[in-house]
Amino acid sequence: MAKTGSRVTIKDLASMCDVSTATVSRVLNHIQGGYSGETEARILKAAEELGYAPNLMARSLVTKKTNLVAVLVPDIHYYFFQEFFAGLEAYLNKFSYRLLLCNTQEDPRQEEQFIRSLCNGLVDGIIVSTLNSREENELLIELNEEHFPVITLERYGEELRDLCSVQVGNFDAGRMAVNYLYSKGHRKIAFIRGKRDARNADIRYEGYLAGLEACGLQPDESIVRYGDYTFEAGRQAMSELLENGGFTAVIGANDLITLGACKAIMKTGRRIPADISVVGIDKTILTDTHEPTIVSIDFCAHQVGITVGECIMSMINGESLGKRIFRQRSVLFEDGKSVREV
Amino acid sequence: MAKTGSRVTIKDLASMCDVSTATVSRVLNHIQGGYSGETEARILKAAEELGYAPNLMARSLVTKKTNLVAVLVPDIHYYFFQEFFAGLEAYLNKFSYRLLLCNTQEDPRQEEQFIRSLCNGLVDGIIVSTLNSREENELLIELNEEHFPVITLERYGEELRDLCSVQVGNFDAGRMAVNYLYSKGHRKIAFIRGKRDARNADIRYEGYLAGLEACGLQPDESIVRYGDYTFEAGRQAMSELLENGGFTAVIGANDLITLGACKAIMKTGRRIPADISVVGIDKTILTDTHEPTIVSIDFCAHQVGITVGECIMSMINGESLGKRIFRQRSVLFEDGKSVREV
DNA sequence: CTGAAAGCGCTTACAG
DNA sequence: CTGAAAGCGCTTACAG
Repeated sequence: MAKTGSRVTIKDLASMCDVSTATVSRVLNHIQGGYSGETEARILKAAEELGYAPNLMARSLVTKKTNLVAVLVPDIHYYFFQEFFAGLEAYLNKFSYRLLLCNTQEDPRQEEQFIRSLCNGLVDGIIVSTLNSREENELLIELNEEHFPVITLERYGEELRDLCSVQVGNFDAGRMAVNYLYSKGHRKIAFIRGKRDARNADIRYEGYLAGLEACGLQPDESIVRYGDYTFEAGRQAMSELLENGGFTAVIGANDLITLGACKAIMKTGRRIPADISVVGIDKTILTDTHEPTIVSIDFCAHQVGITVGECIMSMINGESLGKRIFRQRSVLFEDGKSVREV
Repeated sequence: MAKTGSRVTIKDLASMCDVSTATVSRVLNHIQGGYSGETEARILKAAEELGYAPNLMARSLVTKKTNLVAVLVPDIHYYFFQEFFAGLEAYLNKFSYRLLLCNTQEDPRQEEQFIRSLCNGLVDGIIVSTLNSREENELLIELNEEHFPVITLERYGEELRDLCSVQVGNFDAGRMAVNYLYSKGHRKIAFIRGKRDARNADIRYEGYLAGLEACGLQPDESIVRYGDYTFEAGRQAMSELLENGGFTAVIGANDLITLGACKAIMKTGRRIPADISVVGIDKTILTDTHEPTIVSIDFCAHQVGITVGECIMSMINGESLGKRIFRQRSVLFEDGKSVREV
């Protein structure tokens, strides 16, 4: 029965097998041509019996690799980050990499503290996602210049131009939502925007405006509100919109907002979609489980996680792929099925 | 401007300041009485200027502490684990501990692999939560015997009796749900159970049975179904229950099941709670945002995270607190407000 | 195919 | 108050 614990070291194995620690190391690391078959078998057997497992810290100290990657997110409660994390983790585990998950709580200072405490030999790379608020990027730029593997997710600062960035289809989502509703006959489409400070919220709104223009519709500020990416703000915004009316459909900048909007709509006795049509952005399980089901646009967070995984592994393996932007396409979902090209 | 990167070492600082590395180390670690004020100032200034940051791997190698804790969960999609994780992380961060999050995907073999790869000097402690399916505990027991800090969450194997365990109020939840519905006048209360292999699902059901008995109600197997902890299974189970009727209220073993049940109910045109009352267990944002709002019983996951954090830190600091079971109380929530004693 | 030796970047008795 | 030295558990040229 193999034991765990780090008691038994390479030295024990060496003296037990009457070889040097160098030979043990070679065998354990499968350095080809580094030992005879007989020695190998003997050492492997001893390792098995003693339940030897290498001390990862000691190894890291010389190899300069820890097989650890940190990922900084503003808040794991966002469904997007859960999906993203799952995709990323599955990918990295294939290469024996483990993930450190850090909650920045949308606070630039916490973010900086995390980064400083992690990038001193603890992790091989770092993935820094949006803060959904004012972001400070100097530290990231510095790290990148020092060729420390860093990838940004959903960060849009112009000063980040030399970093490897992964983004979702915010603009497309706004545009697609309008197109979809237009195709259903709607001509007055309200919009509840996301967080005021979040750049990705602005881009979704820009996509909405572009969608209106493409459909030949006039933008109308009286049917646009802010929603803070929360359920409560979405509900509040919708209540205000309903007071004045003047629209037949509404788009929420994320699913929480959208759900809040639905609640406000249904509270007044109106029906979805008979009285008001609703489309969400950043699809979560929430709109699927809702009664009635709500149409929402998927950012494909799981795939984004895989893409980010590929990028960080490439950088860790020494391939410089700076200056590149990877943007995932958005997909509209209706009743659990993806809808092509709207 | 402080640099990051691990280029500059304690050696650089030492030669720059004309002192030994030992002195630098003492200053940086604030070993009291280990240096003069003048030396301290000089070294601190140099460290600041060069942007020195200690190599954590090297430090760990000698201190035998990595300031890392791993937490293994079956699936981060469960809202409970998000809340739990947030509470745990916030607590551990206070002590400069970071968290490694590992998804076992409910697979005992993945779990074992994770544990083996983490407990060889990489992490100072490990938190292993339920698999929601058949669990293998030998490895955990071994670790515990070797005095490696390990805490189980929601694991119920009798063989775990010597480990420190944290549990939620599964039994209470089932009982409270019945009591609440009974107090609202219901006498025929259906129940949709959780995963077949999950022990915590069985306990919730046992609580339900105990609740019935305490209220003087007869258990009736014809209004009990399994729901697998998923939305779809909950919907399916509810559809079946509705065909035969014979109840005026239903309890879902978790919120996803409960939401599925609501969907099935509303699909048939019945109203909640006018026609059928619904209570969920393991409260999530889902029942809050639902229209109508659903009553659900909160396991206080955030507090569980803090409790687990306290336990693991104690163990890491050498306090043995094996054999102890910490059980968090459940709280019933109605319209966003907690309800005392039902 | 194998070993002696140096070294990764720290900390920690020990001696002064 | 300070330094020389050993050591944490590994890996990696280098030499044979």
